[in-house]
Amino acid sequence: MIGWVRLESGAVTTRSSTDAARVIPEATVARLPVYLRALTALADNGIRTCSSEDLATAAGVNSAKLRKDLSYLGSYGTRGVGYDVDYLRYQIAREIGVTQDWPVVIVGIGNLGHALANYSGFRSRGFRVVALLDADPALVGRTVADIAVRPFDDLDEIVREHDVAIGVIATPAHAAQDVADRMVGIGITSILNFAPAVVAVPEGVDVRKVDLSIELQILAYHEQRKANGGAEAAAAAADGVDAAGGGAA
Amino acid sequence: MIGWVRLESGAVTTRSSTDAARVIPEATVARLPVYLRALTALADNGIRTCSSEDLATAAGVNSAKLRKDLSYLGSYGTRGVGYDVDYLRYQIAREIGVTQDWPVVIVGIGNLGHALANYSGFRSRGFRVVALLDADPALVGRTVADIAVRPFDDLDEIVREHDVAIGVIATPAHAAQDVADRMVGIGITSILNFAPAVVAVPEGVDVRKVDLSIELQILAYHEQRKANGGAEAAAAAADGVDAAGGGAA
DNA sequence: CGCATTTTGTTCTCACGTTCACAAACTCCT
DNA sequence: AGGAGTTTGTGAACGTGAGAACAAAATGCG
Ligand SMILES: NC(=O)c1ccc[n+]([C@@H]2O[C@H](COP(=O)([O-])OP(=O)(O)OC[C@H]3O[C@@H](n4cnc5c(N)ncnc54)[C@H](O)[C@@H]3O)[C@@H](O)[C@H]2O)c1
Ligand SMILES: NC(=O)c1ccc[n+]([C@@H]2O[C@H](COP(=O)([O-])OP(=O)(O)OC[C@H]3O[C@@H](n4cnc5c(N)ncnc54)[C@H](O)[C@@H]3O)[C@@H](O)[C@H]2O)c1
Repeated sequence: MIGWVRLESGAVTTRSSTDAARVIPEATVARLPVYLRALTALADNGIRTCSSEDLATAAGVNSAKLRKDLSYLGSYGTRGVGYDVDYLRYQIAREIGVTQDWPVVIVGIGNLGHALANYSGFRSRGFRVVALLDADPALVGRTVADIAVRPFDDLDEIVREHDVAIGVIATPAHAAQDVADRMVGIGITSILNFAPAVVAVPEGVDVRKVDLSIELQILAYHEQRKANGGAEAAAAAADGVDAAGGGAA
Repeated sequence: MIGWVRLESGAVTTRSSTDAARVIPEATVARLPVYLRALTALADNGIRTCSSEDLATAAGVNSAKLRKDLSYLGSYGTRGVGYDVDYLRYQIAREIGVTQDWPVVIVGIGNLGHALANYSGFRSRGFRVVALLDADPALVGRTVADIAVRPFDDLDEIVREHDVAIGVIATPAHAAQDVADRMVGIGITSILNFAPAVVAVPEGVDVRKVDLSIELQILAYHEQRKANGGAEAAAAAADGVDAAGGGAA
C-alpha cells in the first residue's frame, strides 16, 4: 500500500509484507496515546464500537486526521461500520509498546519526585517504578509510595538488575546533565526530563522534556495578545488559538 | 520587512510601522522561553555577549533556526558581533509577556498540586500563585507553601479580586471538564491541564496539556523500535531520533 | 439482487516549519 | 582607508503535517 522502502545505496532488501514500511510520523506517534486513552474511556462506558467521528471527538481531534493516523498502523476498521473498540485499543497498545511492562527509575525525590512516585497513572499504563533514587542521605531509607528511596550510586546495580531502559529526572536543573550522563553511561536510552535544563545526549538516546514554566510562558504570550486590543488581538484571534499542542514537543 | 498583512475581504487597515505584521509562528513561540532560559544561564555566568551559535548550543537548537526565530521579533543583534545578552533577554521577555506579573490559581491540591504550589520556578519566571483551591473539605484551611487552601467555590471571588487569567488544573481526570467549565465561566482564558483528559473550551480560550503518561508512551514506542533489531531498528535509527519535541507540541 | 446509506482509507493540495546558503553589515587589523 | 574576517538576517528549497474531498467497501432495505 505505502510501497517499499527505498534505499539510496545499492543494497536492496526484501521485506515480508507484514512489517511493510512502518514509518509512523512523529506527530502521529504523539497522538496515539491520546487515542488509546479515549478508547479506554469509551470501553469503560460500555461502548463496543465507534466511528472515526466518535473517537475523534473523544480525543479532541479532527476525524480526517484520526483516520489518517490510524491508517499508518494498518486497516483495523470496517467501512460502513467503524472500529471495534477493544480490538483497536489492543492494536494501538501493541504499536506503542505498552502491552509489555516498562521498568522505570525516578531520580530526585523532592516535591515533584514524591508526586511522581505516588502517581497511579504510571502503573495503569504499563510503566512500573522499580526504584527511587536521591543524592540526599537524609532522604535515603525513607519509603515513598511503598518504595524505599535508595542512594543515587545504586543506579548501576538497579538498572542492570531490572533491565531498565527509561529514566526520569526530577532533580534541580544544575544536576540534570550529570544525572543524564550517568543514566546514559549505564545503558538507559530514554529519558524524561522535568528539570528546566537542556540535557545533551549521544545519538540513539531519546530525551523528552516536560517544562511547566515553558507551558505557562506560552499561555502568557497568547494572553498578552488577547489583552492588547486592536490589530494584534485580531491577528491572534484569527489564527484559531485552540492549542493543546505541546508535545512537546 | 515582512510586508503588510493581507486582508481577504475589502477592508484595508493601515498600521503603524512599529507593530508591523507581528505574526510569530507557534513553533517559534514555543521556543522563545527556551532561549530566555538559556540567556539567563549565560547572564548568570557573567557572559554579556553571545553569537547565535553560542545561544543555539545553550538552547539545544540549530543556529539557523535560532536566528530565524529571533528575526520574527526584530533585529536585535549586531552583524559580526552577536547579541547583547541582557538586551535580548529583555526583548524576548517583553515579547512573551513575562515582564509583567501573571496571577495564577491552582485547582486540585493533591500530590501534584502540592508539588506545584512548592515550585519556586513559578515565581521566578513572572507567575504568582494567588490561590490554591480544592473541593475536599479536609484539605481546606491547611496551608501549603504559605498559601491557605480554599474551597473550590471561592474561585469566582478570587478570580475577580486578582484579575486572574491563567488557571492550572491538577484534579483527577473526571473532574477536569467541570473545573475547566467553571474557570471559563468566570473569565479565565488560559488553562494548563495536568489531568489526563481532553477538555473542551470555547473559541478564544487556550488550553495546554501536560501529560506524563503520553510522554512515557512516546518514549516506549521509540524504545520498542530500538529493541526490535533488524530492519525496523535501522529505520528508527535513520530518522535521527533526538526528539525533545513536545509541544507542542 | 440492486440501490441508498454509511463510514473507512487514501489521494491531493495547501500551509507550516526546518535547513541551507549567502548577501549585508559590522569589527579589527594593517 | 581598505581588506580580511565574523556573524546576522533572510530568501529559497525542501520536508512534514493538516484538512478537504472522494473512491472503495461494507451494511441494510425493498
Ligand atoms: N515542583 C514542581 O512542581 C516542579 C514543576 C516543574 C518542574 N520542576 C522541576 O523539577 C525538578 C525537581 O523539582 P522539585 O520541586 O521536586 O525540587 P526539590 O528540590 O524538592 O527536589 C530535588 C531533589 O533532587 C535531589 N537531588 C539533587 N541533586 C541530585 C543528584 N545529583 N542526584 C540525585 N538526586 C539529586 C535532591 O536531594 C532533592 O531531593 C526541578 O528541576 C524543578 O525545576 C518542579
Ligand atoms: N501525581 C503525579 O505525579 C501526576 C503526574 C501526571 C499527571 N497527574 C494527574 O494530575 C492530576 C492530579 O494528580 P494527583 O496525584 O495530585 O491526584 P490526587 O488525587 O492526589 O489529588 C487530586 C486533588 O483534586 C481534588 N479534587 C477532586 N475533584 C475536585 C474538584 N471537582 N474540584 C476541585 N478539586 C478537586 C481532590 O480533593 C484532591 O485533593 C490527576 O489527574 C493525575 O492523573 C498526576
